[in-house]
Amino acid sequence: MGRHQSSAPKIVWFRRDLRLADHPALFNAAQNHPIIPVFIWAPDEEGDWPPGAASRWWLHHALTNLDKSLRGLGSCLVLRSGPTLAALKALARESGATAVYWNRRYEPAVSERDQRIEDDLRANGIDVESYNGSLLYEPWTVAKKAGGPFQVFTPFWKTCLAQDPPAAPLPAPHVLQQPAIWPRSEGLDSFSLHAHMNRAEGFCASWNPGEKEAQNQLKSFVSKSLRSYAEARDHINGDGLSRLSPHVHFGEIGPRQIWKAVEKASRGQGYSAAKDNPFLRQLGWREFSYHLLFHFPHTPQQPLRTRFKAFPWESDAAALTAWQQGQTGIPLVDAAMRQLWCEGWMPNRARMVVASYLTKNMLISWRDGAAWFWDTLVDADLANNTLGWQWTSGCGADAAPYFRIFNPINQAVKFDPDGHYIDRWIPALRKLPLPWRFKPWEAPPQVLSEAGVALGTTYPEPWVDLRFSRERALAMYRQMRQQ
DNA sequence: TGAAATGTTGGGGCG
DNA sequence: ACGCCCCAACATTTC
Repeated sequence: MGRHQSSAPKIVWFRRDLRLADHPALFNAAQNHPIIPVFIWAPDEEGDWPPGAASRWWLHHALTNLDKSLRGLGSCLVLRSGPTLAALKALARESGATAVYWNRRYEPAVSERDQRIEDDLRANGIDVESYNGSLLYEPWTVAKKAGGPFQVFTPFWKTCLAQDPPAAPLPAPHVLQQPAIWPRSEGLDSFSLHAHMNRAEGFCASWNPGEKEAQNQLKSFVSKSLRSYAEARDHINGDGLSRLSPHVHFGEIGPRQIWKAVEKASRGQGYSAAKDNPFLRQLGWREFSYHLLFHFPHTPQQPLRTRFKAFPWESDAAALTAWQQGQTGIPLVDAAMRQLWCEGWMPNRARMVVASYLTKNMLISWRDGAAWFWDTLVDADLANNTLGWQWTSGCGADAAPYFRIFNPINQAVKFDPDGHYIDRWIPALRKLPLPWRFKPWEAPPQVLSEAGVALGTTYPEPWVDLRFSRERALAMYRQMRQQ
């Protein structure tokens, strides 16, 4: 196996796969060929969903990191701005590359664009190869027996698990051959991913983007928390969660690597790792969300259940702002929304609670919630975000029934029993003793004053009465159902 | 991957 | 000892 220094280089186009290990496009392109790793910043090619502010912050650091790792292998990351097709053609022209390799993406606007790029490159004599780097089961490989895509999670996941298990992850290349001519790279700062980002302090304290940290996170989660995940995953203030979501979104770690790590750790634990593992089941929900987004490409803007198209959502800008800023007067909701602002993340349990509050208690459209999450979450992911919001508001596949409305007080009692989560994010309520910290508006006046709480001043009154708004939502949803 | 209303049961206090 | 009431603790039903 000699090194064919004379052979033409191949372009490896990095997208949502900012890693070196288990990267099929990189692995295959680098077999006996010089490669040119490339990232192209073209946010306006992502339809209605260019990366939000939190995502851009992450991306900035992820790209810095990927470049560093590539340099460790004698290569580097070439950065360019879009339009993507023009950039790829220019890179090929400048470097003499004869092929472009990438791992597939599945968002409707992006996969259409990718198809156009592929057709055009081929027509211009440039070879294109694409691979599956991001999913365990690509959307077109799973279907109901009678044909057609799944719309219910459990049979979907069952069908996936009945297939051959995912392939073993690929190793990272040990060394990368350099091309004879390196195309010039733009500076990362020219993308302005950081511009106007005023939350960087909290983000830096919470996250370390990059492949290495993703691996560390996975290892430590598997060794410390995997065993207790089934219970811990609902404990809103615990440290039993994997916090892998942004790493997975940007492809700093792939699902095959996670699968393998979980399987290895569960071996000899007395149950079949994949089928019954609650953590892999969460990965299954991610697979399901990509399945749905692929087969129902309109769902980021339109409810899957058409009945919901005419639902009369409130357009109450002040209520939406209160929710966004963590000023609803409901401690659990406000704590979660403040964590979201500060860290760009919140636990899944908290996401369900705040989403239920927005769409059912406030009757504000799931699309307004999805848009806010899109801009503020470091793990904002079109498939997961769409499924999550449609699921909670009841208009999606396998959705929560319309009458399932979370009571944020009960949720706090169950999943933050010590009130530590509320403590952490709402300092104004710290001195309020326990049952009242979940529902300060019911606390006796003397208890409030002793705790230094002045409702309406140091902490808001509830935006809506929980019981009233619950009944209102039930009535409206029921009415829609009958029409 | 609910919550609240309603129904049932069983133990203890009490006349 | 017995019936009655109260009420927690569950279970079931309904939205």
